Amino acid sequence: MSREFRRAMPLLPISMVMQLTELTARQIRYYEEHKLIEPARSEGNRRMFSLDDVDALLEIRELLDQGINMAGIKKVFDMRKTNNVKSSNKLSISDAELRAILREEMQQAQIMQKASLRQGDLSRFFQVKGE
DNA sequence: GTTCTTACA
DNA sequence: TGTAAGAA
Repeated sequence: MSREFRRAMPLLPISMVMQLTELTARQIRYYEEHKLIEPARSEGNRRMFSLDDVDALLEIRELLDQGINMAGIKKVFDMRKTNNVKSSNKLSISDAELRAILREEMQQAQIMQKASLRQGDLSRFFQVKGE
């Protein structure tokens, strides 16, 4: 059961979840309001997300990309709770898939950070107009 | 500097 | 949904 334990462990700040899911902070908070996710809170009331939360968020984004609205997404999630795990196996992504996605997106996040750093360095060679 | 809440466009 | 303001 340690696998599920780690999955439910609140570890990530919203900035990480934003990069992992490509959702805005606004959207993430909005989905929380609608009970699609329930991230834990820490220290100064900051949201701490678990891998389960990221998993759910990724599925939400998937449904969103398919043009499904909040009502539809809620239905799908409620079905997932009501409908037990037995009847629909392909509905939720597997551990392996989740890890694969996470590994891929975390690498991209790292690349983006490095890119940002490089851009920061390069910016010394440019003159930005206005400011 | 990051994140939170609330409120308005 | 995006963005702004003010607090933590």
